[in-house]
Amino acid sequence: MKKYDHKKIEKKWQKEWIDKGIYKTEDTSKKNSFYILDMFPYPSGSGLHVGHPKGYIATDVYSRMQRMKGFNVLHPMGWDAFGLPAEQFAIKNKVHPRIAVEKNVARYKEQLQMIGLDYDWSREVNTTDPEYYKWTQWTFLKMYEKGLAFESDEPINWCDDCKTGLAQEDLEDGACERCGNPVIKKPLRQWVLKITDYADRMLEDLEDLNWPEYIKESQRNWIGRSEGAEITFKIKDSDLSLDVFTTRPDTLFGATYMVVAPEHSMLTELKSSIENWSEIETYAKDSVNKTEIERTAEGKEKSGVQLIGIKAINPANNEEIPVWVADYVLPQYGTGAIMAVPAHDQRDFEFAQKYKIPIIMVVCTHYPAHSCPVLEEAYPGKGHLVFSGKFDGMESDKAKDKIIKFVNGKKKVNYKLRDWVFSRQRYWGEPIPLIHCEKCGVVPVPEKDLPVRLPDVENYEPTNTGESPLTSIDEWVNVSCPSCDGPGTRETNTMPQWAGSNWYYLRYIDPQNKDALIDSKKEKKFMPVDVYVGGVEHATRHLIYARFWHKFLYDIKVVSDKEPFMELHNQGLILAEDGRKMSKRWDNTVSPDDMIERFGADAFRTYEMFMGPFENAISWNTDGMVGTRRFIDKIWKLQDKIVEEENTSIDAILHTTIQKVEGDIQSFKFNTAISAMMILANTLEDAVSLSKKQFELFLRILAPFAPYVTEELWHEIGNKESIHVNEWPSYDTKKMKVDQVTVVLQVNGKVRSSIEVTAGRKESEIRELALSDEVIEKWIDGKEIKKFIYVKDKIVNVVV
RNA sequence: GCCGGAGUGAUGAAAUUGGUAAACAUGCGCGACUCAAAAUCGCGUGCCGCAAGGCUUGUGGGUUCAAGUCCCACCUCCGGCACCA
Repeated sequence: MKKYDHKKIEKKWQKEWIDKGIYKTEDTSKKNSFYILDMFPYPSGSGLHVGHPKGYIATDVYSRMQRMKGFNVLHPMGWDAFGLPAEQFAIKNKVHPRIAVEKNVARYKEQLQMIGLDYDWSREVNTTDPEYYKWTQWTFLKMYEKGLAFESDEPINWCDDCKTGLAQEDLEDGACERCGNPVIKKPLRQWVLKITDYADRMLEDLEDLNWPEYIKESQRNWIGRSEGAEITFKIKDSDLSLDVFTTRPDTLFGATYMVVAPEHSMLTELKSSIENWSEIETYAKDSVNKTEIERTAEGKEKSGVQLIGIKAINPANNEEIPVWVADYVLPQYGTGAIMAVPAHDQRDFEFAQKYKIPIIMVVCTHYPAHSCPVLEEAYPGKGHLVFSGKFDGMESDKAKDKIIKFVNGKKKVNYKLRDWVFSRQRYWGEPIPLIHCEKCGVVPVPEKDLPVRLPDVENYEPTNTGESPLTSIDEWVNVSCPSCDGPGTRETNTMPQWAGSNWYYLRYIDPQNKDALIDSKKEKKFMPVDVYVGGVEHATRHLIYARFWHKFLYDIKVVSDKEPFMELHNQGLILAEDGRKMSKRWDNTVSPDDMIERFGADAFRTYEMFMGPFENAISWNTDGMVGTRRFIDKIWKLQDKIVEEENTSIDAILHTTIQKVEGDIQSFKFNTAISAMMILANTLEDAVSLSKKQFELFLRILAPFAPYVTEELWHEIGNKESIHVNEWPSYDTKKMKVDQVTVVLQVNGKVRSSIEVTAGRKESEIRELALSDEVIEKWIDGKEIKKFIYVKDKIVNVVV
């Protein structure tokens, strides 16, 4: 037996696999295709730590099994290299982002190859490649054509550190998700995508996806659909009126005041009629200048100012009610104004208590109500209407539609989801392919002129002027208008980090296509993605955006499925040994290079899959690598046990393990698949011998996890072709049958003894054996047997 | 507050339809080999107890011959949403 030298073996097979192209995906294969995808990384400067490849190893194991099962497997990899992380790295290290990306990509690729991942590198994509982002720009133009991309001057979230506008999805608790800086509202010209047009479809189609429930639930929360009505209140002595959105039109009779957001246009429109204008103006300005965090701080007491001289008319009962401005009403949701029903909404209740506004209960749990109770808090539930004119006594749910009709309101659905702010005032992103012309307005760059290339610049640092650094490159900015040939200027905002990742999974299928985003025959062959694996942090970011983008491509008939990703798995984080997140900052990162050098890639891969359930966050433990390395060594030594004749005594466990490993891989239970193979290895170690055929069965189910050592052994015992293109073994249920079983004997539910019997014995025989067992005899001695329970080949319970 | 998920040895964890709780692995202890160490191999390792035996899956109750698994109540932790009208 040769010595197991992992370094030598790994080097040899890496080269051989590439030379022979065994992982190449065929465009024209007659086999069924299987598409398994990793969320592609942005190549950071620090390289991979051991946490990064966990998901990649999982898809690798899965894809290798599928290939052996005869599928034409597509398992690609690429780089999401535009965006702030890459740009900030570049600024910090004083290199051009393009150079930094090139360098980092090379490093990442090298590390991934060491691990032995079976990517088809001929399909590699990079979002910063002009041939790639040409089609990102193309899709944007299609959206623009359909009216889904529009220009807006609404105040948006602005990060003063990153010096760019942000989308709702880029925030975390009111702060910039990247740098943690609290965001402020800033009026800014920007490009916005109408993702809200797709809200309902994104909600509905979630049903058909085989995704973890918590991800679907996150998306439902994020989209935040709520059904209600829009109701108009007239302003007394004025032509103006105030529209509000409410989910509780049944409580309309209890609306005792109204509130508008500080940003509401009504304020300036009523300026001359408001007696305390200066006070109102000060309040509104103060709130607008607050950060999102200050404004929504938890437990903050509500504040507001009444618009003196202004009254609104409640359309239900024609009562005059006051109008207030208060920052607890959000400008961007509904109409930016509410009818306040303090008896049935806790926020309104608190506000009304503070400012001594009447609280009228209009929904009661008991009807008829003899008196209106003094409320301690708002009652948000259902009941029967009271103090509601002709609707008295009606069930609140049933009253909703009737009251909407009564006041000429209209049913309306609102979403928490905001339209997608799609422009960034930064350099390192896809240029938005539009031209501004004095005469023609906004003119799309003609398709034949795509891509609009990102120009090289001297200084790519952000400007903080609300414009991108591209603005200062005159020779790039100034162009002639494609429509009138007059003077025009390019749009200088760039696309957000997420733009390129919206559709990269399509490009892998047809990476070299110069004439179309994707060839539709190839699209139909591979899409949708069968299994998608990535981090949970993308639940309401990438996974929302990509579904939206895909649905748009479906609408314009570029793709043929409504959804891009059928099955989704999230890998749990690998934490550092100290329990914290692995980070350069804490100096607690572990490099896969070191682990592979010391223990070998096979032991490394096996350990990452063995650590625990795939979706769990687990601390790294280098000691644990010893265990999987011992396992690999054990496998290596088994080659010495090979003899001519079959050892039928190991057939049962061998075939049971084949079945288990296959099922476990399919359900992403890699840890138990490995433990089953460890049990098999331990058994074979103790067995007297095994045949070459039997050893090959084992090698083939282990091959997806440990591709190097299995390949080496496969050849060592005389095979010529790669094990990785060999057939996945099928298990033989006949051979899985065992003839000796252990039947556990319980008395009153407590285990007292056990007997070894041949499988499939009759209950009467077992009863006789059990009751004559020495230990059992002692426990039932002299007692009456009330019940005798026998579960076949498993357990006996004697109740006395 | 609403919604989703989870609580099992020293540690990561396992437990098809309710049927031997702790498989597998690490760690630890003892032993073999060795001048010694590493590596390797063997034995042991939930808790209490000398033993017989008893106890044990967050807590309390229930159903059942039998509960980590089913039902009810509660506690704790993780995640999502959140002045969203």
